Amino acid sequence: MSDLKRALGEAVEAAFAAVGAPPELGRVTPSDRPDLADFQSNGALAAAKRLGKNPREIAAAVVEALAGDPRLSAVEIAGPGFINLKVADATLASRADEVADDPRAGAETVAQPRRVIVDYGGPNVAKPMHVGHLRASIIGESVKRIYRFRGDTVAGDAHFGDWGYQMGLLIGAVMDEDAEIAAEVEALNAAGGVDDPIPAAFAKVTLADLDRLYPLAAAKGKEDPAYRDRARKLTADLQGHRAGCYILWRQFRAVTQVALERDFHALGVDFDWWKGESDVDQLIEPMVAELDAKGLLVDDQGARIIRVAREGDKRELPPLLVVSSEGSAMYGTTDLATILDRKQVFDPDLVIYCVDQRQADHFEIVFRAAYLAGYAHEGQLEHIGFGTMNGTDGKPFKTREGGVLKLNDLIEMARAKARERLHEAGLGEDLPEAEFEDIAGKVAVAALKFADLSNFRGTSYVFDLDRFTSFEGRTGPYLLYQAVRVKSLLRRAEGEGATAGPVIVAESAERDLVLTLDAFDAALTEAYDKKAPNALAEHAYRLSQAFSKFYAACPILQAEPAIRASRLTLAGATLRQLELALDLLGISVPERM
RNA sequence: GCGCCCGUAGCUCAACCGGAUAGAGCAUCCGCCUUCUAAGCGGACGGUUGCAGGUUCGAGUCCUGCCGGGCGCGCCA
Repeated sequence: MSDLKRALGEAVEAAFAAVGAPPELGRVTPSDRPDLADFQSNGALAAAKRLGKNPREIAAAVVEALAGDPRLSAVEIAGPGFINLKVADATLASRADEVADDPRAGAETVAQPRRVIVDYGGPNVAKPMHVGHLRASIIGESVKRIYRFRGDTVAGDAHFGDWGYQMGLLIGAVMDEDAEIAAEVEALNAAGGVDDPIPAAFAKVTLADLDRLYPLAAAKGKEDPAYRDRARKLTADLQGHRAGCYILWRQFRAVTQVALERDFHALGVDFDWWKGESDVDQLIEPMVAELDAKGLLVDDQGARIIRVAREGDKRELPPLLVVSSEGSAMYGTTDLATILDRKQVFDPDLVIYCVDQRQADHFEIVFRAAYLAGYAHEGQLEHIGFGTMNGTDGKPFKTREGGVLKLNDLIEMARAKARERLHEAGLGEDLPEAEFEDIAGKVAVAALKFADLSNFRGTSYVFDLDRFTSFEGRTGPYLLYQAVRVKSLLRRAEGEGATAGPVIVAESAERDLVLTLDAFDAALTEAYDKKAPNALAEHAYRLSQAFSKFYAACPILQAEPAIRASRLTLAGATLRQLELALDLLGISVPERM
């Protein structure tokens, strides 16, 4: 089963080959001129250039070869040599039946499934997630779902930031604030085991405490060398598994994870792995020894580095700092160890890092080091960067007070706005409280996610909650509305005993809807190849719009039985594909609105 | 200073290895609810694709320079 674009492409490519032109030039694309055709091929122009012939002559020969194809109702040459293809209504109808019968709504799977890790989210222990984590989570989740849906074996890893200097800072800060905890840490350091239960004194530490203490401790560490040195020592104690520090750290990790899970859950984001920096701690020492044995480490300014600059680089890329002048591992060291760990436990064909674009150089350096070390081969590691989320002033998003907005607060703001919009529209008032809340939550998440995913990830975008939560135009709520409208229609049809049947394509709105349904696989493939969910977001919007036009132009339940059956099939296929596309974006649809 | 990304309608964004008349949404204006959810549909208005060159039959797309903006550039992550 193949979409029309591909099926026709094969026919046109064969026709190109028959006239002695390179077949790949016969590529077919949706028409730029829907008034003239459904699909087009521009290959005759390029072929003419290569063969030194007249493009219209080549086009004419191709058209001749395609003339008998029963799937086409018209094949014409236009302009300088465009080949315009119009698909026969019967062909569209059978393609629509095919999509309607397909649980995957017309989407293919990859020919050769791969093992893929998607590294995204990037939450840190002790630091609540803020708006900066929103894009990583939303985009990474969607990429993960898209890869999995296409047939790859995929693991999503939160890659917890749980093992660095900030942990030492916090351990010190918490001990300073609470003498009981300090005493307990000392006692456990002296005579405890890392797997001992968390003592009551530690259990009172909350995320709010950590959140309050961290910025203070970080600032103090910057200006006070003694404070910093102690934090570093505590970091070393933690990394050396001294029981008091380690158990206190377990408490930090536990309270953080509860909050993170709440935030992620509210966003419809879930991970297969909650691996963190601490998980590769044991690997670092042997890894450094191995890198040294391979002759990759160079002593430089008291640190140990790997030079990754290459011939032909446009500028000198800094080296990977493996061991600092103070003997500690840097974040690049951890990242390298993580690559090694993943190779050992999962052996991925591809690792996708969904992290802020600003980290591009860092990943380039780490990847090159990994290639040098033989932990991965060229192209196996890929950083997909994304732009920042800006305020309406065009600058990175801040709260009115100028601070960083917490992700949980952002989600709550979106929920509040969604409730307000629902009330404005007089919707859901007769629904039970719980269902109304569920709908408001789904509307809020759809608004946030669709706004984000409808932009290409590489560019920054302006966060404007009023615009995102609007129910008009190109928004998440609009898409939910369309899907819910189809659900309502299908419920009504069922109640009336109306059943679906073979598709008949007659009206132009029906043609357009079928052509849009057919384009799902192309959108999915593009999203997959480019790691760009916006291609899928675009498709979901187009499908909604095509359905809405169809809905307005073509009565369904009142139509005569054969037409009604056909239109119900189209509605059912639309719903399935739309829900599928939205699910791949991480957006779920309520039953009613 | 060096490097990367970006500059498209008043605003927010698209544009499929270079192709026909650069498309959507918002905003503004005009129509359409005794018919399946009008949170919808139809229509109008709106462009020297930052500027200047170049390659090409053909450039928003490729190359060069300039202007404007964002980001990054070893011991934080």
